[in-house]
Amino acid sequence: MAASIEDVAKLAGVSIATVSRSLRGLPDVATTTRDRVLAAARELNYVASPFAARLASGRAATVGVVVPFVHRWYFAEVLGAVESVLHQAGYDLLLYNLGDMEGRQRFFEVLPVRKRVDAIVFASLVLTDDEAEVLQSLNVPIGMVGVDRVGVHSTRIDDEEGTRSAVRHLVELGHRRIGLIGGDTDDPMRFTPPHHRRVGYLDALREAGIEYDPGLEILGYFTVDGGEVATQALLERRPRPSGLFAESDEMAYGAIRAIRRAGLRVPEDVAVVGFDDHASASLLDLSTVRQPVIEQAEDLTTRLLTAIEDPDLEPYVNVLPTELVVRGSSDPSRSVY
Amino acid sequence: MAASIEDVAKLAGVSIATVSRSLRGLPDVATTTRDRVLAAARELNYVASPFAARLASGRAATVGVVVPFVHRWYFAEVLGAVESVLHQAGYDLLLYNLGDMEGRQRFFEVLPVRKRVDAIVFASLVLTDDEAEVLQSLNVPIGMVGVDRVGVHSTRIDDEEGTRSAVRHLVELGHRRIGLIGGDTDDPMRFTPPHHRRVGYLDALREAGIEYDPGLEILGYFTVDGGEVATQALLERRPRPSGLFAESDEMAYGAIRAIRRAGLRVPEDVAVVGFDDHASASLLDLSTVRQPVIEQAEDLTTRLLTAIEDPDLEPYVNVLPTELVVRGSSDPSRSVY
DNA sequence: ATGAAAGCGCTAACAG
DNA sequence: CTGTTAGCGCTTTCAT
Repeated sequence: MAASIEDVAKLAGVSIATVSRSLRGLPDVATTTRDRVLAAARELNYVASPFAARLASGRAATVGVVVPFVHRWYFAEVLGAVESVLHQAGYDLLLYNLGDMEGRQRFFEVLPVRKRVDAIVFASLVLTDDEAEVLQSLNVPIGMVGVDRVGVHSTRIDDEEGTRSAVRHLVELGHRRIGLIGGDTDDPMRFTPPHHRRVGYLDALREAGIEYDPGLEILGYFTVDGGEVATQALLERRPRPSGLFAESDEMAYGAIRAIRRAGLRVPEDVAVVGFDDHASASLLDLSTVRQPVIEQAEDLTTRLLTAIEDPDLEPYVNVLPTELVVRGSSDPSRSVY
Repeated sequence: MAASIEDVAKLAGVSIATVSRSLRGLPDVATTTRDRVLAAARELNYVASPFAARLASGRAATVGVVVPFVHRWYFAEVLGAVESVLHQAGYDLLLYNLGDMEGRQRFFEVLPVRKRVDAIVFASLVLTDDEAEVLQSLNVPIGMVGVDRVGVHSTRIDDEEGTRSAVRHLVELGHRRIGLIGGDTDDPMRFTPPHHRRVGYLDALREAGIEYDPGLEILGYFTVDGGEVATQALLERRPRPSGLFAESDEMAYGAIRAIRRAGLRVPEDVAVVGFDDHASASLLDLSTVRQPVIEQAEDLTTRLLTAIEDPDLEPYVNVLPTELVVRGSSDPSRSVY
């Protein structure tokens, strides 16, 4: 059986209270006593039982992390960054992968985080009012990366500005017929990037004095296949768009495939720009808007940890910058193939 | 403050023991009593404090999941599948992302899972004897997906056979000069697929009566760039290889890029086959060997959970089948572009 | 600076 | 079938 605090106390010749104090680095312990305790603990290979400690202290020393899909690039990146910050700070990380709407519903019904976390991080999830209300009842600080909401801590990017930079880039390359391949603005998971990125697109067109043509805008699934299907339709338009902005890199991949399958070239016939700087964007030589995913996650998590210590810390939004990355899918002079 | 078991007991007019029994579905509770308790619990929105329950019962109801890198496709898939099985079974999931050698070392030194998990899942990590020994001292069942080791539960694929099917495919297409783009067989994280896949490659050549040419084998990093660099070197060989087997899809992506950058065509000049059926393999029209990642993870996790209940369950290895997926990178007749 | 003792909120005998 | 009670292994006053 593993050693308990009593074993350590006996071996060190002190009370369990002193052991507790010594091991946690609390003041009011004589240095020599502390050393003796530490030695005893090491000898017995002792660690405090987290459950006992949490029961007694009321601190869970644990943060719940909720993602829609672990296997998607963005969320996996967020998860990695959050994990790193949490463990470095001595917190445990309980993972919740919603998976689908059913899983999401179950999460908010069952509320498996109850009585077991000091805070919760949501990765790019827009909560309904009902969901938010349920969470408030937990009385722990809530953090969101990628989106914001009043009353919760959040770190995100400026999707509108990022999109404007992408569309401006196409304009500068001389394009006037610029299509938008967008995500469903009212999908069940309620991702907001589609909404903001669409606004940025419209904005940039206006800025360039280009009239908005509804025929050049197609909404669909935020996936490779979704991008491909949307693009097939867009390529039917006359005059054909010469530039395409896709709201995600994955949709942009689908767009490229559709363009090539139509016997056209990227970027000579149709230039494509995506969003995210997904890991494989450079692979596919895709121009895109890079967003600092890891920095967002780290920033939010760090702030959330301080909010645990100081519940009075007012929630606020931190906005991090994006960066346009020009590659061969938009700029012929950069094409690598 | 959240309700405690005592609040429920009072409201239901029973003892806390009866509340505990009712809520956990234990026998020996009158149906009417149970109903009354359940009603009271619901009314108070009560859930048992996991820490108190764990301290009292000795069961952590938690499984630790250790991955080298959450953000890599394979591990993210594993994580998602493990999460699903665990939560369905009422277990919590504590995530540990090693990140690098330093993180790995810290994990085995600190052993943050001590006293907090009932079992541990390792995703495709080959333990050193020292690491394994340390883990044994935890006295909890250990499971590994993707690799096996005596004394632990595991589910994996047959990397050798998978590779043989890939190389056989190239042989059937008429290729005789088949290169191998492999992973470092002694990298610090000690992944074993490189070793097994290399054996399968040599095996398939022998089987086809093709003499092994060391000049057609290059080992490097298990990444896109690693595959690209390796392939550049391979393309210098004369006569040039006409077929390439890459030990991972990512390396295969790099290979394709190198081939195209050299002004050659895939598959007409050089055919390429990868391994994994990574999410973007179909995107890049890459022929590959599909391995059932999710099934491996689910199978292992399920078994591990039964091992928690029944510590006498003998560990064994379960091997799941792979499947060759032929696409345009090897078979010109299937090319989609 | 240290120790005694009262919980923290449950589970698990044991009794009845 | 139900209640009593003794822990589980800590943290945290409160004394000294």
